[in-house]
Amino acid sequence: MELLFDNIRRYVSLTEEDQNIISSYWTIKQLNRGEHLLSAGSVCRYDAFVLEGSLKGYIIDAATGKEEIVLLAVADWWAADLDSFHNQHASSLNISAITPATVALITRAAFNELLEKLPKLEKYFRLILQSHATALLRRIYYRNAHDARSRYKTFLQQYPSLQAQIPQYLIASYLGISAEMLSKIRAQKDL
Amino acid sequence: MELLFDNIRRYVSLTEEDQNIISSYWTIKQLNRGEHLLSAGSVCRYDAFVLEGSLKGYIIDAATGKEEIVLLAVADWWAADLDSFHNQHASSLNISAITPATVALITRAAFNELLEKLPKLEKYFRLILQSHATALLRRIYYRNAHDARSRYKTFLQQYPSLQAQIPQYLIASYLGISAEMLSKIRAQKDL
DNA sequence: TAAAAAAATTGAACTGGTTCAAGAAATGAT
DNA sequence: ATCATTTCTTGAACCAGTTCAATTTTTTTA
Repeated sequence: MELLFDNIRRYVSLTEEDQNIISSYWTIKQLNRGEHLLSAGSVCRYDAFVLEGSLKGYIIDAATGKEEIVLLAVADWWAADLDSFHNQHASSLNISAITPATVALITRAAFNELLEKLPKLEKYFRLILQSHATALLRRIYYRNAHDARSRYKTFLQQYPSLQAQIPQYLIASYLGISAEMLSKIRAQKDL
Repeated sequence: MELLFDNIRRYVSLTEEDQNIISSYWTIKQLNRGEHLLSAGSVCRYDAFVLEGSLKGYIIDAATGKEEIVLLAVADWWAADLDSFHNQHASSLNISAITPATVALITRAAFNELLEKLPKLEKYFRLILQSHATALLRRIYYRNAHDARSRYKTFLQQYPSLQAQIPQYLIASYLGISAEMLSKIRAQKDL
């Protein structure tokens, strides 16, 4: 849980007392490799903060059956279908563990209660959503304006640690590249 | 300003008094066609809420000089580089008026003051950022998983009103399609 | 309302990236 | 340790969408 406190403290200050309150609203869960946190068709019951390991969020294409990676999450990142979580309707997203993982989970009811008890967390969640939205807009820009090789290079620079934690073919899908193409890009010497 | 109040009231309740406070923090501005609200290289001074007309947010590619549309905004939408606005560093984004437009502007200093005065707005901004992030993630998914024709069809369904307000070649860029391709897609009878 | 500018169309040549297929390498489970 | 599964690689054929170029249509401005 220290990881979560540190994350929050980057945006708002926390007293010892605050930390105890926060702790009480969360559950720690271990996920096996491949285990699902969210399955398409069901409501997203938890907002998850990753403590260890890596998760993927993906959508199965109705026509082709292919999985499209829309999000990747490692330690210190959030993973959830926010829309489904907050509005309690069926999600079209799957979230599962790529490697064995440890996550801190909070339900929507607990989330709302926690925000009432500690209103300063409104600001924290507003600020992380803001940087999240900024990151998503940058992803869109790179997807539209740059070729596959350049997108991969930028990805490596921006998230150097992910390369070791996430299989290549998932990174390819996340970047909107075929697994074969990414392999060929990596084979180029002048990367 | 009624448009902004209505927008806020979709998420939190507002008293007459609240509305007066809010009003005092905003400035109304008219933009001519083509006029810039933000230019790449400068800090984003305002968070803008569009009252009338339409705006585009774009990045000029350093190599090719081509403009890539990353956001479109019409009445009832927000337009800003949030990262630059809140962290006060140079933006790489341009925002300008596609048509003559009316916008409500707030500076960062005023924004922070307003939130201190009316903490309930923390929740409002958290919630709109949340739906914004959801919309951005959906854009990424469609961009990666669907061909140009299908992306355009989905765009028309999701934002039927934009077709009349935004030139086709800007919609094309927004969707990651060349202007020529979109024209050919539209020429297909069975759209 | 005429001239100028902006936006949309169409066709032809081209290309970045996909798909398919088959094998090699790495990793996980028992 | 060994077998099974997952991940990565490589090549060949193909194609969705781009680029370039020229023209028409629509919109804006004076």
